[in-house]
Order: sequence, then structure tokens, then C-alpha cells
Amino acid sequence: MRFLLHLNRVFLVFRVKVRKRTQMAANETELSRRERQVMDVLYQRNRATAREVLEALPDRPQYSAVRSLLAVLEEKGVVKHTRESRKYVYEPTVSPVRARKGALKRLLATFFDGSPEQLVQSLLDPVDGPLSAAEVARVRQLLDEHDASPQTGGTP
Amino acid sequence: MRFLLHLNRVFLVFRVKVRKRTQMAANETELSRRERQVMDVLYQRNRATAREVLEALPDRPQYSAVRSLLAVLEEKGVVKHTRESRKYVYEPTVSPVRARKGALKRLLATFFDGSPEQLVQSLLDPVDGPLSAAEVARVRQLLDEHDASPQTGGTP
DNA sequence: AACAAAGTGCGGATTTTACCGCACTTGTGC
DNA sequence: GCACAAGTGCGGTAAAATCCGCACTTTGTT
Repeated sequence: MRFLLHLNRVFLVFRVKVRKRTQMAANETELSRRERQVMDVLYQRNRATAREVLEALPDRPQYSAVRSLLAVLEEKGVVKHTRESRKYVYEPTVSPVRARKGALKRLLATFFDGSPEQLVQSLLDPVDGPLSAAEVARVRQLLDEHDASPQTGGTP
Repeated sequence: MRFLLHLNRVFLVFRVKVRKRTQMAANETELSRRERQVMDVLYQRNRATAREVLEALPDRPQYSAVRSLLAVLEEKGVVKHTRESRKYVYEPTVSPVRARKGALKRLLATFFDGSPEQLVQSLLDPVDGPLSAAEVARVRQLLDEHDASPQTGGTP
């Protein structure tokens, strides 16, 4: 029995290692709950150490747990780390700009039937009070600028 | 050994049942990957049967799997079902309006530093081409309406 | 150079997810 | 009424996620 358990474990580890290659280009949907939480932290800060992630995480696990998570995320190819003196600093591999657009697109499809108007509608009256006049003015200005040059950014 | 396993299982089931009460008001972040996918489908369609969910799901599992998922989601209190002749029709317990706002808020916090302007900015130039003139016009109209009556909806 | 503080590498145990099959029930058409 | 197609209930299990501890390494301090 004990022997079988051990074998099983070895097999699992093997499978995980193999999966690395296959799942590199997986999109956000493939991430687990905790992994997504970690990514959220990373996108809020752009870069963070394991300890920083830990402190930003809801119902904090142990330090080791966070390190494991980051390692897995790196295996999956969604984060990379850079060594800075003795510590590892992690950051997402897909640029914030791209990630933003992806998230937006997904939100649009899921909740707003693909309609940007509906989204803005909802944005104008969010949960914690409507937008201030200043914010609305700012948005209007964005629209004007958009009219002026409709083909702004390229594909990042 | 076998006996212990059985005991363990019973204990697990017990724990799950207890958790039901505790986790009722849990927010979206607590859902697993597959569960979130199911919720996405439900929010896209408002209501759906197990079979419909199955067909809308990426890399479709078996029918039974979807039913299990829906059952768990119901235990967690995020969906409810209504019987319609012989079949169960599922729908989210939190209203689409509320869900939209929640999702929007979260997106704002994670990717746009809480700034609606930045979000609109990104919206104006999404991944698959910028918005059409008509859409922009429509958004502008929304802004105008908003100016006219700044205190639209109440807290849902 | 010796030490403490703060990291990393790795190996595994436990808990959750995700999935499936089979016995049983219910509506439907003949 | 009766076969049958399409559901549901339930119990089990493989796979994945989550978490943690301990040995070792690196950096800064005195």
C-alpha cells in the first residue's frame, strides 16, 4: 500500500513536469483560484517579491506556500523572476497593457454581451456611488481625442 | 486502513456540509476555475440547463461532471435551480446587474489602478480594433444623459 | 571570520476539484 | 399501458491545488 502511494506520487511529479511544455501558452482562464489571486497582486504592483505577494494575499498562507505558487506560475509561463541581490522579484510575462485588454474583452463578453456602451453605462453608476463630474469630463475628453485620431495604439 | 479511509471521507463530507452555511456570502474570488467557467456561461445566458452549460464549456467534460459542478455551486449558494417539467434550469443567485458591477469594480482595482478613465482609455482601443464611430457616439450620449441626472440608480 | 537574518531548493502530506458511471425516475409518443 | 429517451441522485476516484517544513545558501554586520 505504502509502496503504491509512493509510486503514484512519482508518477504525478512526472506528469507535472511533462505538462510544463504543453501548457505554456495557456490563457488566464486556466489559472486556479489562488494563482489568480497572486496574479492580481502582481498586476496591481507590476513587480513583487514572494514576501510582498504574501502580505497582499487574502487570508495569508505561509511564506513557503507563496513561493510554491510563484514557482508553479513560473512553470506555467505566466510569470518570470529576476534576481535582485539575494531575492527573486517576480513579474507577469504578459505586459500589463495586453493583460488589461484581455481582461476587458473577457468582461465585455461575459457580462455585457460584448457591448462597450453597456459597460460604460454600468461604469457611470458603480457600486460605491456614481462618477464625479471631473471624472466624466475626463472621459469625455478621451472620446474627443479618440475622434481626432481613431487609430491610436498598435498591437502590443 | 480501509476503515480509516472511510472515516476520513465521512469527515470530509461533514466538513463540506458545515462549510455551506459559512460560505454562503462568499464572493466570486472563492470559485475554482471550472466553477467560474460555469458561472460565466450562466451570466452570458442568464439561465441554462446542465446540458446547455455543457455545450458552452471549453474542452467539454462529461454531462455528469457538469451536473456535479452545478450541484456544488448550488451548495455554495451562488446558483439556484428551478424545475421545469422534468429538467432543472439553473441561474445565478446574484442578479446580473449586481454581478456586473462587482466584476467591473474588481477589474478596475486590479488592472486600472481604480481609475475609470484609464479603463475607458483601454476600451477605446481594444484588442480587435478600435471602437466604431457609432459606438463612440453612443457612449458620448450616455455621458450626456449622465450629466442630466447624476444620481440615477440606487444601491441594488 | 563568525554569525544572524532572510533567502532558496526540494520533497511531500493534505485538501479541493474535476470528473465519471450506474441505478433510478419522469415525462413522451405509440 | 408500455417502451424509451432524457433526466436526476448518489457514491466513488483520479488529478490538481494548496500548503508546509527542513536543509542549505547568500548577504550584511560586527
